[in-house]
Amino acid sequence: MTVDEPDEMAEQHEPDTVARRGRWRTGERSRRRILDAARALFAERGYDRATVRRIAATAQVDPAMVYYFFETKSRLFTEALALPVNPAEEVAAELSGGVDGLGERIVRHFLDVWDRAPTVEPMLALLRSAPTDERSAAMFTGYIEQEIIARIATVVPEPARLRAELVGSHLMGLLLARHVLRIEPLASTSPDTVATWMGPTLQRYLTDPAPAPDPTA
Amino acid sequence: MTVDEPDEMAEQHEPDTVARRGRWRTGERSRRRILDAARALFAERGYDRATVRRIAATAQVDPAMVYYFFETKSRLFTEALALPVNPAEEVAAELSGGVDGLGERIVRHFLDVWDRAPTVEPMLALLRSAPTDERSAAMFTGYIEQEIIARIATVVPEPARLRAELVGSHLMGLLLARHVLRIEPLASTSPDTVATWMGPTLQRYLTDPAPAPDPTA
DNA sequence: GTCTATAATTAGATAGAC
DNA sequence: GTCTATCTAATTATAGAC
Repeated sequence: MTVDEPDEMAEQHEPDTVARRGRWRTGERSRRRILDAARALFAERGYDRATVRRIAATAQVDPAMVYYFFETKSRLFTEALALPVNPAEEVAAELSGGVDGLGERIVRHFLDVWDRAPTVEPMLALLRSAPTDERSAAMFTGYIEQEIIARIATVVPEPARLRAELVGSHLMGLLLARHVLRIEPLASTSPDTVATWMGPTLQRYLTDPAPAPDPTA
Repeated sequence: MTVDEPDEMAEQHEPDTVARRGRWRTGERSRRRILDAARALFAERGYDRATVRRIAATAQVDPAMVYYFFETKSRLFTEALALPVNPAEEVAAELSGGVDGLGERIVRHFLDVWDRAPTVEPMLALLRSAPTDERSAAMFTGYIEQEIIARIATVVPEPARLRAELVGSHLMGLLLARHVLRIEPLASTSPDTVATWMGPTLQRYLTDPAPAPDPTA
């Protein structure tokens, strides 16, 4: 009963009597189980503390299998982090709606994405690993910078990148507070409510005139 | 020349000729060096990746000394995290100035504190360790919640805690972007400029009327 | 107090049988 | 494809000499 129990996310297949062609090549199932386990554990413990051994145990496969399929922990990390949705494309879609109301659309989009576990986990893994792992930091900042910040910066006034990064920093803080530290009541506040609070703020960062240098200083 | 070079943060003392009473008990110096090194390395690499060996090397003492003084890595962590300033008191001081302009005062305060290395390091250590270390998470959220959020919540309108946490989440995001991920240009933008951008946002969270439930939804 | 030596544990990775 | 066995390296931690 090690690997023969039905995989809960497999669609209906023939009973496992004969190994007819068309059934999964046997390795496929283990490979997927490993990826699922890796995603969960990287998200839960960060890159360093998510050990290959534990990932293998969670996936109910032998540790050696992990290396057989992915060669190295680092590559497993990379593959596991292949996001199930492409934030860049989705952000691009939001941007195509114009800058009017863009702030609120962006908050709503991320709140929605984060509420689907399979999409928030890779982000959490990156966020948790970035501070202590060079690869993760590069991966995280590189991705956020190039695919998200840079795109937003193309549709807002100067200082465009600063505006986009103020938005980004607030969103990262929100992710941290809601999904990592789970600070209440913020963590349990409905996406709608959060969006109505934060939307105008982000909008202000995106489109309001740059503030004059502080006259009181 | 292992431990006899002058400690750069010691005040002027007598030349180290005789061991007169009144000089440091010899262990004090090593103990302090270890704590300084621990603070720096926990902040730089997080709890897991800051190894006792490396802390000892940085402190120019033998690894065994660390265990002699602190018994366990965990206790060293706890002691090292004793914050050099008390954020709670300082936030209280800001709050005593009334809610008018409070948003900008708070940003300026934190930007100022974070620019002094000895005060930002423990915060970074907590921030980096929190996601993967139960102790750190409890330490971090517990402190932030009780000492900062709760105090702010006492002087703003309902929903007071939500308002305070929106402010807090943005500040955490700023800390992450500026000091951990070092996203440019935000990381290099002057505190003045950041304060003029963020101040009105935080002020809005603190004192503006609660937004109506989104009518477009 | 400080250090050497080392035990005990754990992690990433590989070789080779089946 | 899958597993057993094992290697190497790093790390926490301890015992005991000086």
